[in-house]
Amino acid sequence: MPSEDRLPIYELADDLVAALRDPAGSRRLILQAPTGSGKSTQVPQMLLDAGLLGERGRVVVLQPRRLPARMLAARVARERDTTLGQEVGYRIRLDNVTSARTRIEYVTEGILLRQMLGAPSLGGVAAILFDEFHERHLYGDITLARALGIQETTRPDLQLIVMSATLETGTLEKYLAPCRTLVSRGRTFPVTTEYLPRPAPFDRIPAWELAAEELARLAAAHPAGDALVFMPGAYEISRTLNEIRHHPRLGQWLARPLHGELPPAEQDAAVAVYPGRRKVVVSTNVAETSLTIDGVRLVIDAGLARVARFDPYRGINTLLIEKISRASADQRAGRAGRTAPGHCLRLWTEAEHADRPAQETPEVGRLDLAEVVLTLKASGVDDVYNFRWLEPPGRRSLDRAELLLRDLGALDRATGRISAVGRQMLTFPVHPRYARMLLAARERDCVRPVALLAALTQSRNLFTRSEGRKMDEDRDDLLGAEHESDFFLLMRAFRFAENSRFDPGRCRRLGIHAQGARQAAELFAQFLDIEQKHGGNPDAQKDHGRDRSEDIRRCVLVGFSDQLARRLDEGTLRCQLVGNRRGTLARESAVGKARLIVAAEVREVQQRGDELNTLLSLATAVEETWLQEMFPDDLGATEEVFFDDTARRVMVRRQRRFRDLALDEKLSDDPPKEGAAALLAEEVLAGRCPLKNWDAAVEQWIARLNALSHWMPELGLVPIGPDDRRALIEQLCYGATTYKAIKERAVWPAVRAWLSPQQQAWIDEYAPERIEMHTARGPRKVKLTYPEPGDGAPPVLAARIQELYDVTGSVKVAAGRVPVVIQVLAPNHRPIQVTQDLANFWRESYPKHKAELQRKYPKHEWR
DNA sequence: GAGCACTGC
Repeated sequence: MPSEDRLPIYELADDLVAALRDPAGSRRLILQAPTGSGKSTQVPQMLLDAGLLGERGRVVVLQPRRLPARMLAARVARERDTTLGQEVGYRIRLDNVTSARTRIEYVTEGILLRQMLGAPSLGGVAAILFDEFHERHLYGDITLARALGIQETTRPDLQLIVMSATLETGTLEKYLAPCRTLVSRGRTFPVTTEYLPRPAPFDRIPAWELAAEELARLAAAHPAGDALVFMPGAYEISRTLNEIRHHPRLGQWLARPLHGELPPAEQDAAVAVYPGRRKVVVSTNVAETSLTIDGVRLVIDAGLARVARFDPYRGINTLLIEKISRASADQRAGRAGRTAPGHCLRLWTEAEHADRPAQETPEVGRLDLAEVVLTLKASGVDDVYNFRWLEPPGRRSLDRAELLLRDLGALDRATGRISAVGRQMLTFPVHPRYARMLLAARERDCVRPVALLAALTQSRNLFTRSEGRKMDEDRDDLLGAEHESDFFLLMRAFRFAENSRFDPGRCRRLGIHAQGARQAAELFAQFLDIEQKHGGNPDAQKDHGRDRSEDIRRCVLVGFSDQLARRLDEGTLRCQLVGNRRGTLARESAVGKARLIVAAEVREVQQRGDELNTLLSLATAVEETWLQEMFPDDLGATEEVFFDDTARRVMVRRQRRFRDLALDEKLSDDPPKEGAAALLAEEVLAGRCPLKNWDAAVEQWIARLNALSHWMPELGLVPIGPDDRRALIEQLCYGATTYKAIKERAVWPAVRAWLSPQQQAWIDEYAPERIEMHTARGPRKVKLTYPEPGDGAPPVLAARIQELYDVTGSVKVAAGRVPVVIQVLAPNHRPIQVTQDLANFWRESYPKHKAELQRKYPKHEWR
């Protein structure tokens, strides 16, 4: 049974200290300890108290989230009876509560990575503790990799301890080798797990119905404690709440939603304790790691989550519903055992469970790596492909990141090394796109608005989800009409929030997140501060008599030129983007009428019926003339000649392009003559536009020519091959642009002109169309058929047996060189025999057939 | 039912 006084981690204290103190040791340690072991608060103190930090060294405890960083620091300070910020402190973005005397500091992941950029040998840091490493955040991965490098080069004394709750440690051990692994127990209560007996028919019964039904069943069997239901998103949560609230057997339950978009007051309401009532919280992934809810003893898990991914092939973010991993399901189940033994129902079968992935894909394998790649390049890692990744990202992800950084000018085009611009960009702690925008703003003296714009995109969505027409209208009334950029609407909303001193009530009426606006204000201040420190003057708004809106929008274009889009048609939201992508402009976008826009967000989401839709949001209207001025090298024109199947004519499509995106398109029917002839010839050859006069006789003539060129090479005849045929037809089509114009054109003159009159005469002589034969009824001209394509196969003569009685020798063409193949036909024109040697036929074959033929056709003459 | 999980510098 877990006890309050003695944390399980103490059992490891001696081993831990011994391992780190070992002079022959590697100073690398993996600490596998589940939630509640006390590792986050106790291990740093063990290091300090055992003297492992030296005289004045610090231990940095890396945290994935800000709130726990602060809370843990406060708790440890309390345990050690000191003021926060003295011996124990924390550093998170915009909040540094440490001092020169600080020995234990809780730091969020991004902060340490930034620190490594400025001070690569990490002076003063004796040890780094990577807490919650199993969550595998991007910055955690990179920070560990860099820390290993630092330890191997300038800081062999640096101690690295990787702490992880559920991680399968095999790959990590290999990665850190040589290292030691210590394992500790947790301090949670047992949780029993139950699966569905058979797969849930989610196509017929939605997950929310099933969850409510199962809650009613389990509520009776487990009479104590609160419940937690995991759903993938806000929509599913609201449906589940609806089911629960209307369920006849769940009337006494208090049901509360919990997800990140919720205002803080409602989040508090979900976490709060309601004495005397049973509570069910329906939550997204927030409750899996970020928030803990005390008193939960029952978990119902739909097993789904919306997972963000970046598709490096298309350069599109996706946010699709996926099945969670086994590790994630265990983490969710554990939420039932924090205060007492609990129970977890998984809405899938045990067999299905075995098929799920063991772990979630780490962020490094699914997110946009542009920012991380730039950071690595700044640290001297020129070849990011061969960086010491714990798990290397896909090649395409790195390609895509480098491509974007090159487009932004952050990397040298030729060498791929970081450029001066790239280094300047890194002074701003934002995605490279926004950093680049801020640099562009410096040149245009509009840093202030662009800094605000950048700040507004970093915090959670400033606008709450629309809650009906009324709020939309109020918002429109107050914020005014906007046609140039969605960013401008955000900025106005921010100004409103600021003027109302971030009052949650006033903001909420307009659907504005007061908290989000407050965070944006802090970021805004940070960006302006950085600008000032680097010699800029954010208030240098010299008035050049220019349109401020235009300056700002041009900056947006600099950061997102690869997400330029053109409206496909007026009145539609469908857009064509650079990079051969398509998307739909968000319906609430203010720039609904602009023809050219840049979208700061391109995201693929699931629509009703699981259909996928690429959604363009945070859009800004841009002008084509800007492209000309700002990206002259990326503009071009194309001219495409094509055959219009319905009009049956050759047309020209002339486009002006920005990279591969057509800016406009003009169709005309004045194609260049060569191009038109070639396309018409193509249609003729494919049989879609037959030439009336290119008949069987023409084909036979070509076959004769080709055959004769084989049989009698001394004549010097040039055969008509497939290419020549194409050239001939092209020549026939020359000057025309429509099928109508070529359909009736004369063919013979052009084909015949292939040969000189002398050569034409040879064809008639040596490969004649008809040949004279002495039949029983006298001489007769019989037609020869030359097999196509005329590669030397002999011509065929078909004749009824009675016509052949007097023909004994073989019939020959090509000056007697090529015996004609004779098809001997019965009176019904069915072939009896095919032969080049008629004499042999009369002698060997004919006698065998004669009797039967005579019986069948008694009226014919049979010799 | 319109179309959105969670963090972090």
